[in-house]
Amino acid sequence: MSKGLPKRSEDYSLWYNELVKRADLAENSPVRGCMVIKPYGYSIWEKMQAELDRMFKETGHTNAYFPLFIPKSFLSKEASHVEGFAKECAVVTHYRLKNAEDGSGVIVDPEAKLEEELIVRPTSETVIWSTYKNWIQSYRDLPLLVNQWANVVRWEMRTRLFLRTTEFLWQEGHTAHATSEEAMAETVQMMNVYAQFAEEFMALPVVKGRKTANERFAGADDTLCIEALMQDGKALQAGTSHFLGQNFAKAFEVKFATKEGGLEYVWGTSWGVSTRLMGALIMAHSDDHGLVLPPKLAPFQVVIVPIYRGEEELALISVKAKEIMADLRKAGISVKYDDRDTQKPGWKFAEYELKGVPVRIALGPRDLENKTLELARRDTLTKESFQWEEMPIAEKIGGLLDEIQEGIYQKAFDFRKENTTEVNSWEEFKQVLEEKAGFLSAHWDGTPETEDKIKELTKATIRCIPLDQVQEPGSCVYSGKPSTGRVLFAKAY
RNA sequence: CGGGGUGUAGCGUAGCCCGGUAUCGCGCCACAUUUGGGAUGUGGAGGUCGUAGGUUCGAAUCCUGCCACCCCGACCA
Repeated sequence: MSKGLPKRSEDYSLWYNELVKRADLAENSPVRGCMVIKPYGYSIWEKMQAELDRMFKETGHTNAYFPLFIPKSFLSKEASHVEGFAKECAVVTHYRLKNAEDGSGVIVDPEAKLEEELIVRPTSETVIWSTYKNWIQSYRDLPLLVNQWANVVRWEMRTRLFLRTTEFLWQEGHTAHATSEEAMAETVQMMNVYAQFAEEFMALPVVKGRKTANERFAGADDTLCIEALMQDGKALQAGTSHFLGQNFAKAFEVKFATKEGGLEYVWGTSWGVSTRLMGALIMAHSDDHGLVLPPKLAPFQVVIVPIYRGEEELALISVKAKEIMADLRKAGISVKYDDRDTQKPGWKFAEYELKGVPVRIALGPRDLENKTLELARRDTLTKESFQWEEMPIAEKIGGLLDEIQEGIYQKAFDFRKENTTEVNSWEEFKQVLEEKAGFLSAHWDGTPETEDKIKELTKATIRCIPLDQVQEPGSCVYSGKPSTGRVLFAKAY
């Protein structure tokens, strides 16, 4: 039991905040709405980045980097884009400070006002498409498949560590294509990459779907997404992939010469996932003892805690521990040996539970004598005694890590299944949302008006129209008008 | 941005109403004994009381501005 970690059942929100801080993932910074990602948290993000980056490259993308600042005039070139972002932009107006005359420190130098203000990027479509104009002349220049790892700023009213911060880290892919079909195929492909990453590495089951017009990205013709369900029954948008049509090509005059000698606007996509995935990872699996990490993303997968009395005993145990470490590392398993003499074993056990280390090995004099190890699983909190001779240690641990990865995925999957409810009447809709939450699968008449009304009345939004939606006749849960299939509603982060 | 609340040592807090030496626990440092589920004892260090002003002989305490955080709303790809 971790000392004082709030329980999920009592205050989910507080539990989340405390967990993020106590597990050394991140903390609030002196800057409003901005967080410091601590080394332990950042190394999880680095693992995510590494896998995603590999997947992007496997699908033919290359990385590039565009400026942090965007001239104000760029943003307004795509009408719905600027409308969506204008209210949350940080703006640079001056380029110099000077000493205050009263000696009170530095002030903004009024002489140094910028001719044109610069926006700190909330996303990079505009600056990238203005660049693409120069890069694309012919169908031979297409497709253009670029990704950028960057930080962006969105001036949100209320922030929460990882889930919504003023500045956040993300990747944004921006591609240009000769045909609508090809751009749409790219949009679908990247949504699938995100889904695969979420399920395979984060052990997070996701629903692939399409956003309604209301929820669509500002400047997109179509937005695909992956949606995940958190333990408190709220949905979290984990990644989006946008079909931009020719909107940005038209706004920035990006045309290409076709094979047939014509001149046409380019088709675009953009897609992104952010440090919000960290929030999803934390909330999806963790418990009242602390973090539960999927082995594939844990900064280290195994920790060895020696149990000893005195230097001599530690020396003996260390010999065996180092042998185990070498075996594990050879098998590609990351391991930390915590032989600090400053904390007792019980303290370390609790600490690594809080930090979500998937497997813990305790090794003491008793084990040396009996040729055993104590293996503890973080996900189930169960312990077993393992005989050295039973099988090679790396094989045993490797199997355990696979089981844990699979186990926490299955647990999250079962949770989602249990918390996805088909509802068929307005009364039922309200009751289930109130008492059970989770995803509500319901018929919808397809109009933004109904969607808005439901949001206003219940705070639930349409998370997505699932791609595997079954075509079935029905009547809208709110308006009673005809519908052709169910969509997923939920309260969302 | 509107309503409510909170800021006191690294963390959690008492004191504030009724102005006068800043409280306690955890953590930290030293030493000793300890080490198979968050050790014990003894000694010690650590404070611009969020911040800037004001009132006062004197402000953690009263007043004002500002900042940050939490809750509710609005906002939120």
